Amino acid sequence: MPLFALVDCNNFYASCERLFRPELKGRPVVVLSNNDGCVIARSSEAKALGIPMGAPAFQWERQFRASGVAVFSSNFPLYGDLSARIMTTLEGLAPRVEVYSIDEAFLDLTGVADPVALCREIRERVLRWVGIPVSIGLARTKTLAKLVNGVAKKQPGHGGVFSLEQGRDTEAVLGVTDVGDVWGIGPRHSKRLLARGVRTALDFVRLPGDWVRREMSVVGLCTQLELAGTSCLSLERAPAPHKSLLCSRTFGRLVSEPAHLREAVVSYAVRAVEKLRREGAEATSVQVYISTPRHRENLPQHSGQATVALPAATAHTPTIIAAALRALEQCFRPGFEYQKAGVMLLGLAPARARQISLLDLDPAERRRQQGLMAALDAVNRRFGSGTLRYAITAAPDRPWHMRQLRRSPRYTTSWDELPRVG
DNA sequence: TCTGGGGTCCTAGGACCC
DNA sequence: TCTGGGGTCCTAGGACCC
Repeated sequence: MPLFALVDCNNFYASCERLFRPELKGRPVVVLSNNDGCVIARSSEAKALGIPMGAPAFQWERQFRASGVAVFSSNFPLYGDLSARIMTTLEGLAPRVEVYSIDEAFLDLTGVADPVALCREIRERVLRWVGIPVSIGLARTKTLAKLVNGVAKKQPGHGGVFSLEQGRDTEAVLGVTDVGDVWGIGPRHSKRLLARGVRTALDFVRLPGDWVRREMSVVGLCTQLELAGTSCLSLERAPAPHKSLLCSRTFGRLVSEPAHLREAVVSYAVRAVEKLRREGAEATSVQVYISTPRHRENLPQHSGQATVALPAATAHTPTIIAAALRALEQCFRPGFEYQKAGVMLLGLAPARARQISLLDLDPAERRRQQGLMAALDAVNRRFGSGTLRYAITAAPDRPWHMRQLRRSPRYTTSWDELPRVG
């Protein structure tokens, strides 16, 4: 019988911010998305104030001030670093670990003699070594482990660990879980299920399988089986290589100048190719999309998207920039105020196993390009990203630049911003 | 009156996740 | 004034081939 644990950090980004500011203990903390747009993480005190996930920050400013909420811009280098420390800690304690997201990991505890005791130890050690509180759910399938992780989190009596295997009544737990809270059942399906009178996870398990298969595809069927205790999802120890890779941003202010739009697209393309090379991969096509604001009906709306195929797989930044600019030209329409742009690299494949193309560069030129990119990456790794950059992206004070007024210091990833003691 | 069958590949759209 | 960013998978339909 398989046994899975899901380790999930509590209010991860908010906990990270609090870690270096002990005076925030007990105070409500929220973390905002890029551009300080909306709330993407809340401490338990902030949740208790009724601040919802995704709340637009500007609508809540007054409440933030009135209730003494500590507000932070997002600081992903900090969160990524703390996440890596947590995952390393888990790997030291559990036999098989799947890093599922920045703040979650599945463990395969099949055959472990006392899994609950191990989970308690894991929880304690992560808290002591890294300082971030986690909750752990234990069950026969990933979907059930995820579900009871919610129980571990919401009911403090369990001390942060809840096991469905300790003679618990599975039906009782499913019966008090909203169908929309099940992992794999999103807002669309949950609305349709509610319309059929399916309110809880238990109602969902009891639906005829062929209906689920027809209406929710094999994905829905897998969720149903997993809730019933049949494991369909296994532990994925090595992350699958990416098939696509995206860099997109909402602009600090609206952009109508084509030249500014080009700068933004180039800078996103540069970042995307950097990620591509870090993965040791190459792309075969480049997609660009641009759009006007979604939430303002009084402005003329336009969103466009275009894909340009590359003659051969590459991770050469200038080649990708040229393709991205061509794609931008294809989807740009003048006379609109744009709010967002993105560059997606598609058809990713490892650089060392590449398809030979008739349109390939001659090998000497290809080596020259690879050498140039390697040198560029080495300099930026050594002296900080952006040390060597493309002139077109470097202009100061552009409307597309991100707003981040409340970023915390990069305590763990920047020498200049280390916390001071004493 | 009557218009094959089967396979592959690509794309767009929809759904989900954190 | 002001609403994030980065992914995956499934399905249906069309193009194309023999």
